[in-house]
Amino acid sequence: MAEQVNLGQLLLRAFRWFDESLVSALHAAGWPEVTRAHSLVFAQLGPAGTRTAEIARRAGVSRQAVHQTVRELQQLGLVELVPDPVNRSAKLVVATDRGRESTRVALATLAALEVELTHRLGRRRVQALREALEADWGPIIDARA
Amino acid sequence: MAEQVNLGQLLLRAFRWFDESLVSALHAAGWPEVTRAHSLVFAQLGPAGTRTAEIARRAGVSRQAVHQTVRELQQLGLVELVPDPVNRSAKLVVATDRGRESTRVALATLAALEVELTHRLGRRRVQALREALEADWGPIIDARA
DNA sequence: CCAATGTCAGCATAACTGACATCA
DNA sequence: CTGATGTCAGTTGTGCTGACATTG
Repeated sequence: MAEQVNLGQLLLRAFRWFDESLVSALHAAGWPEVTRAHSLVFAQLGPAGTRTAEIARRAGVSRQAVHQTVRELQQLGLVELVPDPVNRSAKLVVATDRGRESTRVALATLAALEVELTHRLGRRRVQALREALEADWGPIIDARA
Repeated sequence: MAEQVNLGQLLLRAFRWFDESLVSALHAAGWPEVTRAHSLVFAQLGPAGTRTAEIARRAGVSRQAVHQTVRELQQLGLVELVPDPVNRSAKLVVATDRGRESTRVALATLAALEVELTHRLGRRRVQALREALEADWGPIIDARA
């Protein structure tokens, strides 16, 4: 019996390792209000701004969920909503200076975490991990089909 | 620039692939009430029963969170609570016959998902993924230290 | 008329902290 | 007395669906 722990559980454990380390580091760096959901939005933000619906599609969550998170980020002064010049019914979510600064800290932290993980696991394993995760896993297996 | 997507996001995406496929398959197999949290409890259940507090430690969540999930599973008839023979203040969570059957289906589904993933990504990548995830990542990096 | 977008409201899930009684 | 356990209560974070107005 080679398999005692399933891959899903292993993936969840690994995600939590990253997520908790990131939040801990951001809090220590003076960004106490940043949460997990916020980073999902920032990760999809283009330099010229991105629509709520587009963020939702890329992040794989509903328009409404993104809307709520964006509203929080707006109240924190991390993003602004500007009218889309090509479509009056749409708005673009753009990062403020503070928002860009928090993103910079988050990205630096994530890079540092990957370096630390490389120290712990070895370069070969981390590269193999990234390579497997970046591959195209294809659609969710939907048993209703 | 080799890094555009951070490892944390990749891990979350991979976890969701497994989780959503599993829930979809269980629903299709006639287990509509099974949720993500339930599998966290079952994954920690020993054959002779396990205490709530022990499940919580192994799953990395609070005693209270496990307590609530166990209560739901009890109402669904998937687990029972029996007094711990060696400690009158403790109880053991044990799976019922129905609980064991649902676990069997879940494990078979997870194995099938891993096989399907191997078809899509190749044996080498999936083995490397499992190997990296099974390694000891060490403690969360706590910036408050 | 139809599709996309943003928004409001209500709800479900899954975690948390605090508090307390029981028992080894 | 201390520590571990189970439990009750309240709260928070994050997502969902439904419904609706506006715009293209």
